[in-house]
Amino acid sequence: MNVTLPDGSARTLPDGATGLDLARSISEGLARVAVAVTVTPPGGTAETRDLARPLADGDTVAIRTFDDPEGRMAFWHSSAHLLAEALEALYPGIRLGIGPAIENGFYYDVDTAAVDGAPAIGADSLPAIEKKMLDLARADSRFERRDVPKAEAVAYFTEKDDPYKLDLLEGLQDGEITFYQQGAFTDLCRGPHIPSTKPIKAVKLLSIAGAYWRGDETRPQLTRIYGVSFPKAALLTEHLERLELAKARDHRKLGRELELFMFSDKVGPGLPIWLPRGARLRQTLTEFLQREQTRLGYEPVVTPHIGRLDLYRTSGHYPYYSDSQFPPMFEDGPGATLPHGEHPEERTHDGGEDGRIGYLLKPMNCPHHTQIYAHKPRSYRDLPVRLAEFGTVYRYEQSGELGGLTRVRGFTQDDAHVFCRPDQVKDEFKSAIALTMTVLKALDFQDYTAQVSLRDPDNTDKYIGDDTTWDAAEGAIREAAAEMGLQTVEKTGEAAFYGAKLDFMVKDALGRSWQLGTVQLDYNLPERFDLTYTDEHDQKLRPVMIHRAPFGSLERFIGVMIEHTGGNFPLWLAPLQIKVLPITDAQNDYAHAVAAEMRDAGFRVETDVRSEKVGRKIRDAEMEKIPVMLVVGRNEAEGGTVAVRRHGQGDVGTMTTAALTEALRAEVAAATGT
RNA sequence: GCUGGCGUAGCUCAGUUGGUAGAGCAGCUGAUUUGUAAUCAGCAGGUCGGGGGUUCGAGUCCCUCCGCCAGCUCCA
Repeated sequence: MNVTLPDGSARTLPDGATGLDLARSISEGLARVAVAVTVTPPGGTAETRDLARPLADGDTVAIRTFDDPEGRMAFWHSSAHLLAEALEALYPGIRLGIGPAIENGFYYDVDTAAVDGAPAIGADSLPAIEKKMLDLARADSRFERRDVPKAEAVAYFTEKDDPYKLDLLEGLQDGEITFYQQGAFTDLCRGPHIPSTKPIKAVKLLSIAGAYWRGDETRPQLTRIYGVSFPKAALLTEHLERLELAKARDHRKLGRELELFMFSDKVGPGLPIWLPRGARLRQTLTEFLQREQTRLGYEPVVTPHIGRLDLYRTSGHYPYYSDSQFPPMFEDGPGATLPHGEHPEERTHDGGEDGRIGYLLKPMNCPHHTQIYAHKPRSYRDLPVRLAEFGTVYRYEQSGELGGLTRVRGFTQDDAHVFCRPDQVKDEFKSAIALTMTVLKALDFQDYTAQVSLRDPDNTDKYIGDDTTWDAAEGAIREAAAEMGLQTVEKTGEAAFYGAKLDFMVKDALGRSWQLGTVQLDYNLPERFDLTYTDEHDQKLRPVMIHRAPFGSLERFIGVMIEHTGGNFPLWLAPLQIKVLPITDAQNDYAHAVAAEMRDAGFRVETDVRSEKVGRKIRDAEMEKIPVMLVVGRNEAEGGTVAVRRHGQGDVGTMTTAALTEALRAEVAAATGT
């Protein structure tokens, strides 16, 4: 038979030859490091399989090693099985959930309830499990695949008393069930796996956490053990070093070191406090976006931080999100004394039986903005109306969700709502996409994912509005994204309750994905608030609403941006742009004069007049990551110049302040497109 | 909210099996006046996250609450 390699070359193999045979036919070295093959049958789709499985005539075959993503997945998936084998050996009777490979390693979900003495697996159990895994790996057990009839599979796991595997089997058809066995361990598994346990030379179990069975909060919580493994010890060391390096970029650490923001237990969890330098960073970003928005015809508005409960009942937010809102306030008494999450109807009802009027701390700006739209009659000629506000909102996020600036309880959205005619929707939506892309580009975010967030068709009571409207909105978003040349991924169940979204996702230092910018299409709130405009035939028509926030929230955006830049902000964004460093006290007056001149030229400047040596002043300024340091000694003072040092680059030469101003202005202009 | 871990000075950390809290940096004071990543000396700084308990004695052990971290669930 003949198979084709990825480079297009053909190879002839005996009938029944396996992936491993193919690797051997290329070289013994390749056969040693091969872990799997990706096979594409003629006219079929690619599938990564075990090396031991026979190939067929006409297949296109790629040999996978640990260096390929597919190979790593097989390696880590096999490592998860090894972890399970070790756990069964150490904790007889342990029940197993699922154990997949993930982006950076693998995990296994287990339940120790049925183990004698029901020992809890804690962090200090991990070294012993690692050791057992390595012992078992050295046994060089082969991963054997076998097809199993469903009845036999059910019988096996019934006998083994493993309810989780039985639950998984319920969703599988007879004829598509396979078992993998290595050593004494057998698992229900689709594969693929590496040939044997031997290549697993280095293992590190990283953490332990609870995870609900099948991701469902109402089901039992299992113990999830995360780990990573490698074919060489050196690769593990490198991996752990990379994790350490990522921690150095953590925005929580840099935020403290660079004095950008803080938290106070007295103020409350998830409520960031912006220090002078962080506030300046925010201000710069805000001004940048405001300038862009002015160009695009947005009008600024300002709305209060609270609104009557009735506003949110009309919008639909109130019943949908009462668990994640701070409790309402009442005019005639402290509603906050109600236990959290409890909203007895008579107490939360405006003008209800007891006549009490309640207010909610605003969890979003859209309902307020609808009232601005509705305050006067709108003509078709006036649309689109684009209302923009840096609006601070408050949401009672679950305590376990809070973290740094990426998930907080009080944050500021760079929010705007565009009210437009149906025929304007596509252009407005595309314009909002373009603005978001401009923002990401100016801040040097290259690596983002554009995600089309769709409703979950199996869970329609999470959403308001009818299917036809939703289909139209989802179609419009796909179309607009495609016309903007955006590569998108689609995710169901990620839509807002009132509409589908286009979300821009960016990863943080630890590889976690966060939503930053978002553009949302909403046919529902205009309906709920009965918003209208008058067309040329004097007909009252319904406008369409686009919600959009290019940053998303300033807090999260800055948090992720700190990690991307490692705190080394570009000149235009740096909270402090220039520090003047006199060499001795004799130059202090000259240093102040230089600082004043640069400040007049529009830069953010400080002068370091401590009685320290320049070496020390430079070191401190470098640690503060200040982009420009101006060293002034006797020579500069006499010549009317400054010795310029750039952060991370060192001395870049001496020049006049006029020449420096010109150069720095050009740099800022190039970065911000002004 | 759930599972696991952590909480000692502003920061980074030390503190034997319970015996009554330390260092470096930062801060303050003084000396020093220095040419591209740390000048020297002195001083001050902590109800060891809060509360309760066990004990002659708790930073160390137990309970409880708060906060932080990882993951799960959630995320308008």
